[in-house]
Amino acid sequence: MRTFVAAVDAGRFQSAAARLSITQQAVSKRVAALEKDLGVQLFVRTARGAQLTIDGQVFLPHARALLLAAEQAAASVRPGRRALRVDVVGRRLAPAGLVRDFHRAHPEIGLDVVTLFGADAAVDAVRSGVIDATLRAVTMPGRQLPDGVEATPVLDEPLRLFVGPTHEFATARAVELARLVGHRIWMPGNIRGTEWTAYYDELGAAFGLTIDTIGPDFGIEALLDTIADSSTLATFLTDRTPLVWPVGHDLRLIPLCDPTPIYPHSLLWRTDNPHPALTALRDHLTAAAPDDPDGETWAPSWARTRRCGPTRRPKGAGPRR
Amino acid sequence: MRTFVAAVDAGRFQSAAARLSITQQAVSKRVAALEKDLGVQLFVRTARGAQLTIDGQVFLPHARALLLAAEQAAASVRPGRRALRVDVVGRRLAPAGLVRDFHRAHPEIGLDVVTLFGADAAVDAVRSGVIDATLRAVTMPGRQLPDGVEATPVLDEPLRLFVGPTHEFATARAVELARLVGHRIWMPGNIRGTEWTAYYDELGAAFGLTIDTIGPDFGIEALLDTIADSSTLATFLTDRTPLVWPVGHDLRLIPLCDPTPIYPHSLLWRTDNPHPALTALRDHLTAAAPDDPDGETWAPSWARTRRCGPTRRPKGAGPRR
DNA sequence: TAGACGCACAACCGATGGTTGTGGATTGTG
DNA sequence: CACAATCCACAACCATCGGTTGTGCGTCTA
Repeated sequence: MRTFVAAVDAGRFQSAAARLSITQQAVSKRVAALEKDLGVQLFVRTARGAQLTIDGQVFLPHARALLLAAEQAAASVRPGRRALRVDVVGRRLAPAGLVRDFHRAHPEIGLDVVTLFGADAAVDAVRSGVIDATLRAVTMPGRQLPDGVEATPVLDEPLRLFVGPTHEFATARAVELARLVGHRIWMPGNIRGTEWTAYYDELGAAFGLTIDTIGPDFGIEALLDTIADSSTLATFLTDRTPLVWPVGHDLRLIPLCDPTPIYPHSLLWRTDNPHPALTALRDHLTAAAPDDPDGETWAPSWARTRRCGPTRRPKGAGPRR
Repeated sequence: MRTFVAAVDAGRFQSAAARLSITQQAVSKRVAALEKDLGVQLFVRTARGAQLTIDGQVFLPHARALLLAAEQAAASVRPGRRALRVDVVGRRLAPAGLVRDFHRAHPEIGLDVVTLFGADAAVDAVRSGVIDATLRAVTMPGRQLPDGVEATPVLDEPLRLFVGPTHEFATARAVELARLVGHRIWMPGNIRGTEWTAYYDELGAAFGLTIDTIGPDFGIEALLDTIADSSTLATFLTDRTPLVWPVGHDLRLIPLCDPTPIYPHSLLWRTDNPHPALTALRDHLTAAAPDDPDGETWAPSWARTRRCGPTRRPKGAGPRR
């Protein structure tokens, strides 16, 4: 590919060879091999150089794209001045959506998104500098952050009940958390030991709910299918879950209240990290006005935020959607 | 790259090797070589397989993108069921913009854009099936299309005068074509023998204008710079020229009238071409309402369209912008 | 503690991909 | 019109690369 592009740019195999520090014959062989691989002729060879065929013209931008991809791939792991690495708690959850919004707002900033197993690993990776930031539910106080790692609350996300059309709560405007006792809540695809699972374990324990946080994950589509067809199964999702709403399924997102379970996302980063994109990300995330749920809220003990407890509206706030 | 991705997908070098029909040792060597190239460790080797490091996680999507690019590159020239190939008269002219709009409206349709030298070559390429369609100024009647090639007018594009702030016509609301006699018009970057050059040659001859269609092309930016600083030089552009308007330059697009020069773009394709995307492109282009210039218009003799000559408004229509 | 499993290292060897040398085709020039 | 200059393809040759087989070590499990 590199040789092909060099030959196009040079217009002649000879000068391309010089530029690549190989012989003209090697260029000829490489191009011939590429043409044989593809099964089409890329150049017409003339006495004063090589001219692209139509196939060659079509192929050229793809070749350039490939070289660019190779360059970016190598750059993504090059130590020093690499793209910003952000860890999100799950690709299909709100933080992933937030980071994607950031990417859309600043497409020129190189961004790599990873998902580590557990908040501890994520915090450790931030501390060691392997990643630049993480979006996790480790808001203080309650857990000690390592020295040099800072956190700021980004989004207090209210959970909603996700049910099919035949479910008991399908037509409810809002559901009190206590009324979920005895109902089966299904949260597949979680891994033991992450704070995501710990959240639902504590939520279930606090209100006596039956929340299955284990079981194999066959993907969000399978989950949606199962929920849609079941009159007893439900799951927790949020407004910001970045999923493609399936057509044909009559699925509903029912607000929860008294209290509303809150998933408190925070951004964590190393104080001395000089990456310029990190500042941009922090500004972007804090600028986006965080959801401010009405009524009573609940968050796990290890993640209580300032906003916990009753707020302005004293009680029983209805759905806002 | 392929081996790396296979190893990630399999989770173990052994099964990746089986899938690739090579030995486990070969996989080990390949991954080791890749890690050495990149200078980072991609896997942590455990007793029950290979787990991605953080660097590996970051690298993985880039590797997949690279493989996808390679696949698309090969597919772009694979005979039979390849992406739609469209020839446009110039990358920075209106047809390129039209095709780009089509791509934005249908991003799922594979599209390859090429530029051939001259309408004859383009028509020939359409006839032989090497490309699927061309956007050219070869509207009938006046030239005979080969059997099996059909054409439809797509856009009658009115030319405008592009001048800097110190030019004589900089403040004019519209300029009659006859008033350009004696002024120097510069149209660099054209190649002899294309219908693009022929157009300006005939336009110049018909009205006694001085149009330089030769000379080296240093890019549109250089052209803009030169025009901006000159009080005598001007060039022809159109509203739809897909260029990035430079900040800092006070450049103007002045309408032309009595008559307004029209550049008549047509879509040409082979009648028996079954490519489904071709139908979509044709529909998209004919659905976009073509510009309908007011007042008297002019087109070269070899490209007279139905719309030629005086239309509804009898004379001296002003600028529409 | 033995066996299974999984990866790395070493030795080996053929195919790959470079080199030099040469020839044919086209273009510009005295 | 011949001659030199270019430019690319083909042939022969050879080093290196990248695969193979064989083996060893560490870890998990019965």
